[in-house]
Amino acid sequence: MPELPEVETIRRGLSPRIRGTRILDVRTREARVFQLPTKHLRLKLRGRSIDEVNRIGKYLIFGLDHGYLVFHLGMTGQLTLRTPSGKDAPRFIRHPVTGLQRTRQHAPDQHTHLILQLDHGVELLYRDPRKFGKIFWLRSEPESLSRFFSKLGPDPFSGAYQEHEILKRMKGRKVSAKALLLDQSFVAGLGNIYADETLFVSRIHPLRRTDTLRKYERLRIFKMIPRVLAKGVHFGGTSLRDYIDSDGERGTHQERLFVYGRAGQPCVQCGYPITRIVVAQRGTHFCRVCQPRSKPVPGDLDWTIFDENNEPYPLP
DNA sequence: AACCTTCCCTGATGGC
DNA sequence: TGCCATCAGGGAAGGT
Repeated sequence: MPELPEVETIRRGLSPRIRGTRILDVRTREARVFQLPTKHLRLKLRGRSIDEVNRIGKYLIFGLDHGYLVFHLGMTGQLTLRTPSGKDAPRFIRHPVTGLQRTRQHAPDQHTHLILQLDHGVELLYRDPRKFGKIFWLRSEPESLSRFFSKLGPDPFSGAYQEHEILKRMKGRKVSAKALLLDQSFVAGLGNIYADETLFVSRIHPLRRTDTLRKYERLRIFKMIPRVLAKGVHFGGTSLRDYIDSDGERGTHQERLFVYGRAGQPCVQCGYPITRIVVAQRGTHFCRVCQPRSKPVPGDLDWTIFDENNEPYPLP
């Protein structure tokens, strides 16, 4: 599922290849995917130039010469580039062992809901089998963007991500730490995978109530969120099932996960088997030893989040 | 206001 | 082999 690191990887792949191009033609498929009538969208987009490709949380934002085109990829949304003269992969295949989906561009299929034909001969394809994703169009006025994102918390890589602000946002919350991290109005960009990873490196049990967290624990969450996400970006995102980048390539972060999807496997830190429970209707993975429920683990913990040279992964 | 539950949707998987 | 139930989950909407 595309969370912040996956969307950022897509953004980085798209930006140099579509910035400055013009949209020649627009084709749409399933109307439910769009937040406005497809006929209107086609009229809004045709002839527009793509000036910039930005991201806030899990949202991808194309800044056009008139208006904004905004994508939320939901769970299975994919944005890929295709050169019509190039060679397409025969179909979407998930390799039974490696999980490899494809390594080449693909032709549009029944799940491809938007095709933008760009003026340099490249097509941008939006594909979403489960249709949990959404595509929005916003007017050019700056306040249309701020209104659209008004309920969203700060992006961990933006200037709005400040210690004082984040710690304040935790005050008075009675939800579990896991539910807090999944709440996009608290911080934008974490999903189920990176929430579990953040709690692991912060040494906090997912069921701990936010209002029982010590100051040093809240501070650890604040510091670990950007690091966990930076690690995901560094490895091109996590490809467990459907996620692919703009070139159709899988990320490699799934090979480096500490807890997510590792139920029964040994903890990378202590060797005790990872536990899976359900919290806030989400599969939740943690280590009973490293993330104890009743006894907070004190200290400023920096372990396990460094690369092979013992350096933190660079922030975008 | 804060929190919780339900729903949307398709493909993969496992039991029989 | 086919059929059916179950599971995965981001976020909106509705309920408490």
